[in-house]
Amino acid sequence: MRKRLRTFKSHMKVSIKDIAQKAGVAPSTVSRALKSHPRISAEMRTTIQALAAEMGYVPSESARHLAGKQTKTIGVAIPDFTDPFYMNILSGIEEVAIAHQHELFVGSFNQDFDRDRKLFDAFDQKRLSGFVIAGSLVDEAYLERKSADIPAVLINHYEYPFSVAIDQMRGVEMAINHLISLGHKQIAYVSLGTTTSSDSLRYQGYINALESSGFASRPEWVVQGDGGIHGGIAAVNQLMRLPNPPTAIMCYNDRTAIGVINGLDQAGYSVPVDVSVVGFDDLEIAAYFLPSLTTIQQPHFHLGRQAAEKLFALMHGATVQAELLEPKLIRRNSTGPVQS
Amino acid sequence: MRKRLRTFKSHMKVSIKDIAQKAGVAPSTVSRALKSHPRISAEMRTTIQALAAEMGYVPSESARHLAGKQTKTIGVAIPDFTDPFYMNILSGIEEVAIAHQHELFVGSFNQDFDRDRKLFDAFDQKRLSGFVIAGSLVDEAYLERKSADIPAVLINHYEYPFSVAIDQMRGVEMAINHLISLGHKQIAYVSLGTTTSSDSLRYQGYINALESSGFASRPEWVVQGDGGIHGGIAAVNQLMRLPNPPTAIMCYNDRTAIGVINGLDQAGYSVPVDVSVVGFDDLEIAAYFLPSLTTIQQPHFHLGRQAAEKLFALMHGATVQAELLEPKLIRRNSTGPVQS
DNA sequence: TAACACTGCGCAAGCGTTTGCACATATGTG
DNA sequence: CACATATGTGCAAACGCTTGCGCAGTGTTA
Repeated sequence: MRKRLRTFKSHMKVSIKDIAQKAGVAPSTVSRALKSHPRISAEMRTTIQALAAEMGYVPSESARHLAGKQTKTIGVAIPDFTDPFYMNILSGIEEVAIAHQHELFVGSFNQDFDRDRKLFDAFDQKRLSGFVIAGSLVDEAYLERKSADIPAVLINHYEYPFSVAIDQMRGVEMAINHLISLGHKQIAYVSLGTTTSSDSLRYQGYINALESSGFASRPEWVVQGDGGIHGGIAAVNQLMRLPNPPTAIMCYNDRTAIGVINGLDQAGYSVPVDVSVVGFDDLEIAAYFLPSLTTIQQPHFHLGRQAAEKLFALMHGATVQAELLEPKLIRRNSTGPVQS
Repeated sequence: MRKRLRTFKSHMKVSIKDIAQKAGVAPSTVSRALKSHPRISAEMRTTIQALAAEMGYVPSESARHLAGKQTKTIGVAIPDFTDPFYMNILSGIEEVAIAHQHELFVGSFNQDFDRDRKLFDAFDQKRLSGFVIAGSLVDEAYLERKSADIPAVLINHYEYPFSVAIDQMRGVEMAINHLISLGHKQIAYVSLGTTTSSDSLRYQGYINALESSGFASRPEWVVQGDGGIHGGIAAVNQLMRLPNPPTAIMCYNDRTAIGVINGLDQAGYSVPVDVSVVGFDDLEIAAYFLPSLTTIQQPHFHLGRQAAEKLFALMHGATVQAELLEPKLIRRNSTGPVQS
């Protein structure tokens, strides 16, 4: 299983000139022959193309770009490579990028300011043809980017033009109403923990729905998670220690919901008979967790695709507008009628 | 929430020459001032840098690269953006890439030959400084790439030099032995479905462990999955319809295992009392699924990090060798003693 | 005070392409 | 047969940057 060790001395790439020389023609002819320019004779074309293949010619994108061509790659920034939600988005973006013959340059952001800035600098320096930025935490680094003239679309962000997002507030309202219709009155919310527009929108939805049904939220019923499983576990421990614990828990997202259910399980509560829990996102696992998760569906692939489509429209000079997608309540087995 | 519509006409970028002209100096001076060349006076440096900032100068990577610099970005190919396993790897890779001041160019492959080829072409044309390829299905497109002189390291692939992988065969052996020690004799295997080295290695481990304990596998006990949840469900349905169904099921990976457990659940079997199931990967969800998954741990972050570290070592001219990491059995609640 | 080493900057070539233009030859028109 | 039009190819500039070298001017050393 041990292999020979090569050393990689990048021995001179073959360029268009090399081909030209070997073929006894001008570089410009080679350039045109390779892209099947109409004013090149058929035989010249085939000769050159064969020669190029034989010599292992690989065009230099840098040179091509310098000479005036587009980069044909779009930059994507997502908060976390580890979050399935963003991965689905990424996948959707890639799909349409490929359809448009573009490639992806990807980076994660929202780590710290310097890192984020570097990412956007890289975007700029590479002269990418467009960006899509996912995640609601669009910070200074983004705003400070130099390339304000490059098309960009944001996902799930509302305060800038050209975003595609789902109506998160509405989503949570739907979830809470569902809970209320099941008889729940003591409903908790476990948040993302960091203040982003996503989080405040969802929180707002929670408050709205409660109030418009004449119920109230108590301050001790809204606790912080971290967007992940651990946060959910920690949050639910806090919640269930309360003198008047909730009978239902709305979670910032599916991952927290899974954490919450785990916490509940460890504490001896059963879902949904003792307490109902609802998530947000509708990750793949939501349908297959046991119990399966009631959740708000974000059409993630669709989000990614839409964002990318919009981006290409922008790049082609079209004018597009922000789009708000309708969320959808998916009822499954993590919610049930309140026990009396 | 509706925003003004800008149109993006990329109005002339400012170049080093523009700065030079405005400052009344030569372009070369600007170039050096910007990178704080020692032979530039302090005042010139600050003047130029201020001017550049003011004019919104963004260096062109293409030009810089053409003029002889490195690309400072590495290419990563993963089979599927949607598979959590690869996401963790990606995250690990990004971590060390950032530490080395590099960025990531990412694409997914193993879709179809043409697409894969395009991805590798893009890698080549961008003159990336190195690649890391994850996934055991390294196809023709990779082998045909022109850039055989560019450092590359593979993850979980064994037939090429410079790979970092875990000993998958050994991993499955550990899992099977664990099952045997619990008294199981009728152990099934649900595979990936497509023939990759990962799949055959794991299958081999299954066979080996069984044989060396004096048990046998029956052909009808090895069925195909698809590496995902659906495949697991389908597979287990097949399995449990057998006249002599298995009492334990080894799965290609955690996602299949989750599918298998769902299928079992739907069919009225309980895990682990009726049948034990073990996964492979140790995804985050494995610890929090209910029941939590017994599985073989692949140190994913570590895999990604190691691969990237190796790559940078190669890029710096070091000679490295393939590395085989030791897997680890994580016992949790999806396995239990066989019922008599 | 002559020989020398710095210091600070400009010149110009070069990186690998693309592309407008010019030029020669071949083909068509009246 | 003289002209206009195609056709096939080459020339050279340009894209934005880096860098080796040259050349003044200003110390420093013996």
